[in-house]
Amino acid sequence: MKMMKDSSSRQVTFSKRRSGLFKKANELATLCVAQVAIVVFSPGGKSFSFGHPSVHSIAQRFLNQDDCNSTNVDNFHVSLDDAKLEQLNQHYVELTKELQTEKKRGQMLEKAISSKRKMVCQKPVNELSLEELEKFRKSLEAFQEKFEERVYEIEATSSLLQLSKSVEDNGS
Amino acid sequence: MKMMKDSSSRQVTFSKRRSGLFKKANELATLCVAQVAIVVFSPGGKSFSFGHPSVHSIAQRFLNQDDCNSTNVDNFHVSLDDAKLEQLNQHYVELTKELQTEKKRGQMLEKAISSKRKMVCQKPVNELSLEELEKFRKSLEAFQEKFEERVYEIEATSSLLQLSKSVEDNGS
DNA sequence: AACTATTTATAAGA
DNA sequence: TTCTTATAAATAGTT
Repeated sequence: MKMMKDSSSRQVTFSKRRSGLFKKANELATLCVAQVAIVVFSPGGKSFSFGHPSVHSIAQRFLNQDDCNSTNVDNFHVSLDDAKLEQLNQHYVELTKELQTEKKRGQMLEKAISSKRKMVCQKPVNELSLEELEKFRKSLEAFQEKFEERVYEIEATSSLLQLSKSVEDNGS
Repeated sequence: MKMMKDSSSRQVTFSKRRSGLFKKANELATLCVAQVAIVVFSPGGKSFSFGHPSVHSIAQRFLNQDDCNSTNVDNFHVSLDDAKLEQLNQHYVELTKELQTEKKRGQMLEKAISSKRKMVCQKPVNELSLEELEKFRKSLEAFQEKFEERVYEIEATSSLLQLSKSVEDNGS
């Protein structure tokens, strides 16, 4: 049996034999209680499929079965979507990593903010309640202490002149 | 055409017709230049497959093709691992959303921090240089103005008593 | 698409 | 299982 030379007759033969094949498959599936799935690609690249009960279910069964039970005529009966799944999995891993990074970043930022909050108020000042103002005043005072200590520290050094001058210029 | 009654003859028929089907498939694939894949499950649960060039490659092609090009005889011609892919895709979408959320959160936090930096110094006070102290002092003063405005605002209201009391208790 | 001469598949029996 | 064979079905070539 040889390949037919390229002509319209090959297309005709393909159609005829394909429908014949599907008919045979249907007979096999009906007569016996077998499950049959067929996928055909025409030379033109069009695909045709037959499935009883469906290509989908049979493929699933084929994929999930143990290999020892099967009798195969072709070279590869490995999982159909290995490559795709591999790709998706990689994508997934990358996404997960990125997400982890972002979450960590978020935590760091939050931590930084909350440490600032000890000293500074979160809201615009004109939205603060009395209670909040009170709290804030205390942290401000604590800070001013530190500030003045620092100023003193610096005054005690050679930079005394410059600092005292700028303080006087902006005297409260 | 009816299903054969359970007997050994059905097993015989199955074997004969199966090999007949595979023969037809092989002819179709050879004569025309088609690609054909068949998977059959016997009533006993054994699987048989035929593939030209291989079930694997044809299944791959079938999975990756656009649906519009195909002519299918069975109910489901959808991709063989649709369920799995659907699941993965959902997971992916969720991950992407979460990632977006985290990124936005990060941006918000960063913004919040940078807006605080206008008013507050980033470093511990005792690490500040003179220049930095000067800058910081200015922003503190600006802030104190706001603060005092706010206090005045509140004093002007019915909360006067409570505020003035707490200020006196902590008076500088 | 339809027809038909020919080839091929297959059910039943051995 | 395999072989045989009568019969049914598929199909290549033609219209």
